[in-house]
Amino acid sequence: MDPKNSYHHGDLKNALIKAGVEILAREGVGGLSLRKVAKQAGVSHAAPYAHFADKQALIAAISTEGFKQLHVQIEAARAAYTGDPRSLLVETAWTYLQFALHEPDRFKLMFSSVLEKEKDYPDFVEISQRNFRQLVEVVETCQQGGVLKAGPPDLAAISVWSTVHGFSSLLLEGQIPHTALEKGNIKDLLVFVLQNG
Amino acid sequence: MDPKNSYHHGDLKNALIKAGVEILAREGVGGLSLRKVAKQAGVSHAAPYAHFADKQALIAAISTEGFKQLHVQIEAARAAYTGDPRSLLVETAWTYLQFALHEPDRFKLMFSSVLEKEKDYPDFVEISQRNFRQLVEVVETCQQGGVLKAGPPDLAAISVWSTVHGFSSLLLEGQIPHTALEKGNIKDLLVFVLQNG
DNA sequence: TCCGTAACTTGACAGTGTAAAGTTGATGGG
DNA sequence: CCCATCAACTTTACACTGTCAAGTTACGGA
Repeated sequence: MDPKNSYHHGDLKNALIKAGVEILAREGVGGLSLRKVAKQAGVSHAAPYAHFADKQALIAAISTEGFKQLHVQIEAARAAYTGDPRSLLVETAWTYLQFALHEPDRFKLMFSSVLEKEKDYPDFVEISQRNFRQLVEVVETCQQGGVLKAGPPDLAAISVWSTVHGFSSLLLEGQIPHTALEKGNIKDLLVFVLQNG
Repeated sequence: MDPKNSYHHGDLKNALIKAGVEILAREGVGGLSLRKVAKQAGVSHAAPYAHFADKQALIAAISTEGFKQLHVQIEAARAAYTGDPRSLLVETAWTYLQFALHEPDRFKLMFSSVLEKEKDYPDFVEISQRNFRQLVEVVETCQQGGVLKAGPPDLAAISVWSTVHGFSSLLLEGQIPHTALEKGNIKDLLVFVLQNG
């Protein structure tokens, strides 16, 4: 029963994803190699090929995992701030930004990895779409609460997402000037960025 | 005088950057290797080390080049639309987005490459700051023209930049749902995203 | 003219992704 | 219960990568 003790690892696929996430946190995107992932999972360097077609596929799986977690965290924020659209918008954005700040290299991987994903990684696409739907719902709530102006919810969602994602990305890349960061804490800056436009 | 004919290449540094840009356009970020760059420039695989400390340094140079070109293009838009703040904002953003769409892999490289840049690549930092100052000036013009609400120009610039950069990034990563893209052309969508918030 | 030195080449090495072939061990049919 | 099958894993191999060290070339100044 215990997957750890069985020789045929039992759950190597998930173990590889987990190892990948850890290496990502420890050594960054540049340090993520298939062979290191395999070693950390305690298998030979070619073992991953039993579960992933290639490195891209593993990266897609790690990204997909990340999107799932992000979905859960945003869902929690949603539950906590239902009935308060103003806070809902801010806290959803803040959850997104915190995810980026907490696991910067995974965040980078999630948004700069796979090409031709549409074709090859249906899980990835499905989760992406689910997360976008979640955002659209948040935006609709905000529109009904008068926090966001009326209009096509999907376009409004793209607008909000662009702003929050752009801010997160620029922050991670160190492109936001320190002069701006010194003026207050990051969350305040996020709120400012969010309500401007 | 002709650098091409001299054995000591004469301008290898720039030739390497140019080769890098071409490979980037042809094969993407994943296809960019020091050895390919060297071969395309017609030198041996270790020749780049006479001009760049390592691959990161070459990437930094390619990015810096890109920021310079972006600066020039935005300056052109600025000159063309002075006195029309509404168009100035839109056309500046559109120039940025066009740059991303036209050279997607260089754009990705520019915003997801070097870490610890502050320390190591003063040129990169300087150009980044210059481009940010340029954006702040555009924003100030727009504020004076009543197109953007009053407030600290640097924070307003971060706000606008976040939105445009986020939209560009999400578009390149294929994260913008096709349903939204089918509703109109990309520039219209950009304008919508820009004036929402 | 010659010589120092920067620009380049050659050769080497460890690490990478990935394919092919061999090995192991869980599993279900007789 | 035994054995054949087959997926999960290992081993071996190869081309390619970044980078270093040692050698070679030829430009510019003394």
